[in-house]
Amino acid sequence: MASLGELERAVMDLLWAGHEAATANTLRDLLAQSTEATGGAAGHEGKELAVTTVLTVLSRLEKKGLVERERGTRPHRYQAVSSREDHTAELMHEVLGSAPDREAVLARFIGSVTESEAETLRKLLGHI
Amino acid sequence: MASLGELERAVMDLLWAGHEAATANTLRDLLAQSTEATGGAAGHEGKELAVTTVLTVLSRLEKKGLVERERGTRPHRYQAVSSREDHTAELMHEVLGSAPDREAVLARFIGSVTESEAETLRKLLGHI
DNA sequence: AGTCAAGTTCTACGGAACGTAGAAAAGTTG
DNA sequence: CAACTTTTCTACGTTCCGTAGAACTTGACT
Repeated sequence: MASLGELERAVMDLLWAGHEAATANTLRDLLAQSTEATGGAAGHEGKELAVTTVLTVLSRLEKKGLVERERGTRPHRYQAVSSREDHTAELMHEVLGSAPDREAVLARFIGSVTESEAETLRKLLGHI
Repeated sequence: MASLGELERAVMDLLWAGHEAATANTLRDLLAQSTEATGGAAGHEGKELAVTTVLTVLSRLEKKGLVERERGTRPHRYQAVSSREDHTAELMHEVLGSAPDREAVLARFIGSVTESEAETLRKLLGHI
């Protein structure tokens, strides 16, 4: 139950954008951001979505454990449970986890990483 | 279009099992293996699937680019396009690739790897 | 050559996930 | 209370996947 649809991902992107800032977004915030011409690398933007559409998606994301909703405040506030980086790293572990030969997979994985990333990894591994 | 269903994965497991041996399997081979009491860690085994079911799955896997089929020989022969390890590593790259901050993801990823795997990684990174 | 059995293709149905959203209920504000 | 906003409920269409029957193709055997 890890994969996201296109719209779900778009919404997560919005939430992730404000994750550091501990900015819990209201629905209105999200709609505003999504309509905003952000310079537009996004891809899903451009359409005017119905309010309920976004709410439905938020509910589904909540059920999946990716979004937390503050039900206390009146316009509810939504936020990503974990940062995009944490979530992605977790996903990578999920993918890796299902393999019988983890080390062989890692070997191939490392084989196609950029040099700068390899450097980062060396540094990180040193500290363990 | 990367995710597999339960049966699709089971079939891939069979194909991957013989990938090294360059053994291109016929449908019959696969059915035999799937029914075989392999010691049974599998999970999907036990049911008697219709022949056409497996064929359908093979076709879908072919469309997804995971399986190659030799149409020349009469009982067609099926084989995984890449090894399980390669495929998994590729998946990991796909997951990682979608992140804006790859290095941050890697940092978190490394943070939760077993010590023996960390050791493996150090070795691999040294050789680059 | 004619029949039989195995292999393959086509078509299809039911269930789940997802995009999408209307109708209605609940709550807020003036 | 009336008007507006937010949330909940329900639902429909599409695509993916498990599952498989019907029918066509082809090699084998008599």
